[in-house]
Amino acid sequence: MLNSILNQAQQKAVLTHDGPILVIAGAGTGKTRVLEHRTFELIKKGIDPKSILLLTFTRRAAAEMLARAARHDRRAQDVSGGTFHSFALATLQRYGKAVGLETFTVLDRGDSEELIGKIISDLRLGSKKYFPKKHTVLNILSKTINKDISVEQILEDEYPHLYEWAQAIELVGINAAKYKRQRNLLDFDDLLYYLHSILEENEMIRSKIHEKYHYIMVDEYQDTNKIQAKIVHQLANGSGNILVVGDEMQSIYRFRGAEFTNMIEFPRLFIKTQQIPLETNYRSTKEILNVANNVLDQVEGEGFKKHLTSDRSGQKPEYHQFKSSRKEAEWIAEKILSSSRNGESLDEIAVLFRAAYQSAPLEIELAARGIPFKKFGGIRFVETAHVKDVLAHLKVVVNHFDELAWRRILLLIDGIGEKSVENIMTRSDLSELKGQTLLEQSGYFKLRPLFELLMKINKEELTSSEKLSEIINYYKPILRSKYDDYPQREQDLDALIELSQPYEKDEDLLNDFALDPPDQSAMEITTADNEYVTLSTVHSAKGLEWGTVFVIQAQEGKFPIVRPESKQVDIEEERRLFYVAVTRAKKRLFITSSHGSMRGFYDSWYMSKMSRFVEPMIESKVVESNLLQESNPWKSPFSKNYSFGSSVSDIPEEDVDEF
DNA sequence: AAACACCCGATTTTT
DNA sequence: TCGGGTGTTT
Ligand SMILES: Nc1ncnc2c1ncn2[C@@H]1O[C@H](COP(=O)(O)OP(=O)(O)OP(=O)(O)O)[C@@H](O)[C@H]1O
Repeated sequence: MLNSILNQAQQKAVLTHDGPILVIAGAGTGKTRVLEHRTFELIKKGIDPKSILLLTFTRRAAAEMLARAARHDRRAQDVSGGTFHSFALATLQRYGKAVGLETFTVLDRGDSEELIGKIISDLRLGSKKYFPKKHTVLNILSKTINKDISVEQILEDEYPHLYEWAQAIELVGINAAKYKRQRNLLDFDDLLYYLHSILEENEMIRSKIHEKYHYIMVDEYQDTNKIQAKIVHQLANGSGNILVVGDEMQSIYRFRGAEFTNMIEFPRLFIKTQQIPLETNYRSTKEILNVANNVLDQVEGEGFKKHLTSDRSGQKPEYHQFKSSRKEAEWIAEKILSSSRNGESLDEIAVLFRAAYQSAPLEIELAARGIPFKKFGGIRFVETAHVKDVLAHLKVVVNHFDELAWRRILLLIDGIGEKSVENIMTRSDLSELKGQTLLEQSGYFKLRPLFELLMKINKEELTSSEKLSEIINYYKPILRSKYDDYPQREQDLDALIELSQPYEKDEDLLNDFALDPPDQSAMEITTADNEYVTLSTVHSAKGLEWGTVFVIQAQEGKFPIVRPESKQVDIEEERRLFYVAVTRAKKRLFITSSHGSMRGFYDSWYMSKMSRFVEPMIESKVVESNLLQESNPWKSPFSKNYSFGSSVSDIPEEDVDEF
């Protein structure tokens, strides 16, 4: 029976259950199917589903995989699955007491950045010219944890121009760690860090976990980082039954500390590793794989050269250039419309781009034609300011010591700024929400409504959504004075109440929102039942597939993103990203770019060129190309009246790109 | 001194 | 659309 759905290599991976296994799976070679059936086989054999641990890159991926396996056998629903971070959270909630972690709140990226910003200004580093921005500092400190190396080392490798700040940045890190520990706050990196140290230091907990999980599977292993690899090692040291799957060529999270060399390290870490390569692509046509293989050939150095093969054939991928992103968007919208009229399901169509903001023109064109779409990637609903404001009130009730949340809600009140917040923080007892001592002092009467709210919602018997309703009532006037576009935002808040319905405990709601933010905005939630076109960043499209794929904005500088500090390794990652993008397509692939004039002189020059990833495809004729007449930027229709003194208004308006 | 209002500029990717 | 920086108001 397996014969008809799995090839030899896949069957070997599915049927080998003991010992360490490394599955090297090229794009579209059926690794998802392997994980699905291996889970099923294990359960069929009588293995307790709870003793199977499936670690994936997103929670969505885990849920999907288990849902598929559950179609063969319902028990698959009970398999332990999730991301490294959600697994860490669950484990720490269960065993954290032993290491002094009682209840805690998880900080999302925004919260962590805010904290770093606060510490930078406390240390008066903000006033120094050239001190890096808070998000850069956070990135550096985060890599310290994820790659398990020193600040100095990171600076030397990736930010040589910031080397002089090594000690200051280290100090920020130390202070941030102290701050978080005192207030029971954990960020994403802390989750991994604490999990790792518990496994390392606490023998009792380690053996309990070893007893619990006998079969471990890790998906997307090429995008794990050092600390995750160590955790895998620790976990697998129990039963020794560990299977990891990955594809070096699809490693796209280096910026977050991922190291695809983990794939190479794995057989060294686990001596008796069986390696199983999957090489037949079942997803795409030959013509699409020619494009993918062209990208493979572009890779610098040796090692990644193995071509993908398939025996299905179809239409040749196309590359089209446009004079503006608006024209590009119009063309795609029309193309989607006609495909749909020809009977293609919108669910089988995706538009992929490098950065979330690049889909804006297309969103307008799709909306104008009434084509339903859903966008993945970019700023999420729960990361918008107004939703974070509301959630901060709930956080304060859950964890009275969450000073970051206190800060946020206090700053919303008229007449309260940084200094007042500092005063309030030092002068009041946070453990009681009454604010007694404060309210008696003159000047703080403005705080009365806030404390009344907090008292009101600090009750066990209220559900999370009831609490949120109260908060939103209090917050609405603030929202209206703060934002002109408040009607839309009020809708979002109603959606928030909907999203909170399933939760029993406030903590679970808050942690889930941090770890797995719902990624649809309110409007899209209401239309979610029907077919829709997917708009997604390439990162968020990882592991997925569609009949028709458009890869847009393929201009040099945009895809790949090239910045003055970009190194060869960065470009190589961009190239892998492009590879991931084109390998999502099953039948039809369109690559597009727009070459409108940009406002900046420098940009304009860059923008006029096509992506360095596309050029070789034209040369080797693996794409059908439709180029603008004059490809030399200096002679293009827009630059003939372009001189140092000319203004943008010289250019016909419809061809001006505003992005 | 602290809070606020306004303008400018730039814009990766995410657990 | 957002955040940061600067100049103005309380
Ligand atoms: N043995 C097989 N025979 C026929 N089709 C298969 C086989 N294995 C997998 N497929 C199909 O091939 C496609 C790609 O499979 P899958 O999504 O598992 O690939 P993948 O390895 O996860 O790809 P990627 O790494 O690019 O995300 C799917 O549509 C799947 O149904």
